[in-house]
Amino acid sequence: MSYDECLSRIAETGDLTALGMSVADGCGACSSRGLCWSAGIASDEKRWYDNLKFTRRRVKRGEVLYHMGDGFESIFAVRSGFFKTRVLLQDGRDHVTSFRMNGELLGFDGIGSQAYSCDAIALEDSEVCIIPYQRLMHLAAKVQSLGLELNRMLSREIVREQHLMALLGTMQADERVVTFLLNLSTRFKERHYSATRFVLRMTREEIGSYLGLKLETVSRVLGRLQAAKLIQIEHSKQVTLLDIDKLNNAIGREADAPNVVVAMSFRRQPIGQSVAHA
Amino acid sequence: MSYDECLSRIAETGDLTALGMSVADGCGACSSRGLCWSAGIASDEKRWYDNLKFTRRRVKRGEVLYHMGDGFESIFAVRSGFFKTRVLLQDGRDHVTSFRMNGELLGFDGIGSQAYSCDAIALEDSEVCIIPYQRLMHLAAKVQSLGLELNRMLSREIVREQHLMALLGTMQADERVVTFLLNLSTRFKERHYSATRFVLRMTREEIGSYLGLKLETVSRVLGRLQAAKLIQIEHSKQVTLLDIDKLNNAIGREADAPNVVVAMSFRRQPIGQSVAHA
DNA sequence: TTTGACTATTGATCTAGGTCAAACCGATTC
DNA sequence: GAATCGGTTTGACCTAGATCAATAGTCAAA
Repeated sequence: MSYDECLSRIAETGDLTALGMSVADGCGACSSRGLCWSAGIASDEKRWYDNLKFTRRRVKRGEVLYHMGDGFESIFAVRSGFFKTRVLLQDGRDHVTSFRMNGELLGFDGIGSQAYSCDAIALEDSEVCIIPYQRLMHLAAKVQSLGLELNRMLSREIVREQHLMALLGTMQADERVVTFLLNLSTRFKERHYSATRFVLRMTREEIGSYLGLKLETVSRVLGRLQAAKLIQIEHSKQVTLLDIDKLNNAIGREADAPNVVVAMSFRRQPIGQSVAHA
Repeated sequence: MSYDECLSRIAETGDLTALGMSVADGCGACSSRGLCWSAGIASDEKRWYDNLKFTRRRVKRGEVLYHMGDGFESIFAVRSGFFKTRVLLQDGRDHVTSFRMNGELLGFDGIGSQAYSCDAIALEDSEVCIIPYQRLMHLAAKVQSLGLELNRMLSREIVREQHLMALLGTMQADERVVTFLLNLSTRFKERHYSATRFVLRMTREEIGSYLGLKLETVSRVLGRLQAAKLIQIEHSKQVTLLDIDKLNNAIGREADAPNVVVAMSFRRQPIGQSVAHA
């Protein structure tokens, strides 16, 4: 069978084992099913998606999935666990650019220059699917909707970062932290976890770096939110959102706003006050 | 001729007129040639690229190329002029997310949700090439390297925004402004304009919004840089970089100059590091 | 050439959040 | 249990940059 015939057959059957990829369960049986990219794949082509299989990699807490500067070969889908990405500044400063959970993708930053432009680090023991980019693009050449979906995902990442830039450029500390908590809440909800009670896998310092604040400021804001009975924190990590509507109000957002990373409107009063008559 | 046959022929000949696109000169004769995307196109496929033709649109200073929320149909290549993009926050605040010049692309943010997520506004009389996304993707299905190049461009935009986030999250006002000026300088140089003398098309307020600063702060930093003889400003808009090496030094970037430790009279604290952005 | 609308500069003051430092807490390890 | 350790909280203080306000430059239209 020629290489091209092989590719055609893969596109038909969705069997990637011919490309040297094999692993216990395919995407069809994955617990992240529907989160990674199935949503964007045209339904008439879903069958190939359902049978996709990728090799996996376990990454222990604190371990690096990829380093800035490493040659780009693959993107990764988080199967379980929790990651942060960060850009390193050569004088030691760094900046956290994202937190990734179950079903979210990592490594898009490497496509453009064939080298990753940031570090990806596991915040707890995790597992990822390895998606070799070359092979993905070979397949995309056969399966129209796959290429389209990849573009959509890249574009959505651009939009996510735009919102984050707006947060970093214009929002107050309180607004940033509330936005962050609500964003986590939304993402947990999408994964059928509790939207109101979850564990913060990252440290105060990492939250601060992500939000452009110092760890002490993050701690103080969380303290204030707790004092205002908007949230509750146990053992530093276990968060309960006591009133999501009021939290949304506190940043001037409608309660059921679409899944954007940060809210698109804000209120300027201190959290406690604006909530008193909300 | 069937639609598919038609597409094949287009991919072969590079003649997009069959798709309803026609205009005076094609990409092959464009003054932005080599800036848009030719760099990433595999050389053996360049012939089709050389004959690409797109319809164009003139956008007057202050006019909006596309609005946040507008249905997504096309991406745009700036042929001449200058644009800003901004995300709007519904309480009136906004944040400038990019400035685009000659040969740079606009509209990637619309792919993911089929609606633009920001406004694109001309800062001077400008002209863009309209690149219909549907047709682009039809073509990409035939021309492998086009799809790959599009991915690279999207990825590079992600990286650009990551750097900007790091700037917004970690850098001091002085560093932000110097980084901004050096970035403009680099891009002008790429376009064979002067790297040391150029016009700021945007207002202090727009610079401030982009950098997460207030316009007064931008003005003061520029004043300090001028007092330190690092730059010169005439008529508010005309900037001359008097010493690019020292400016690079001021943000801790390795210019090719030796380790001249510049006593930064315009600034009291040691200065950080380099972040490239666009 | 004057007028008016922007835009930019500059000074005086204020404050959100940074910095520094001490204490605390929970989880390990000895 | 005591000691250690990484992370967190909290208080006291400070400063970079915001805010407020007055002045001045730029440019296009009348």
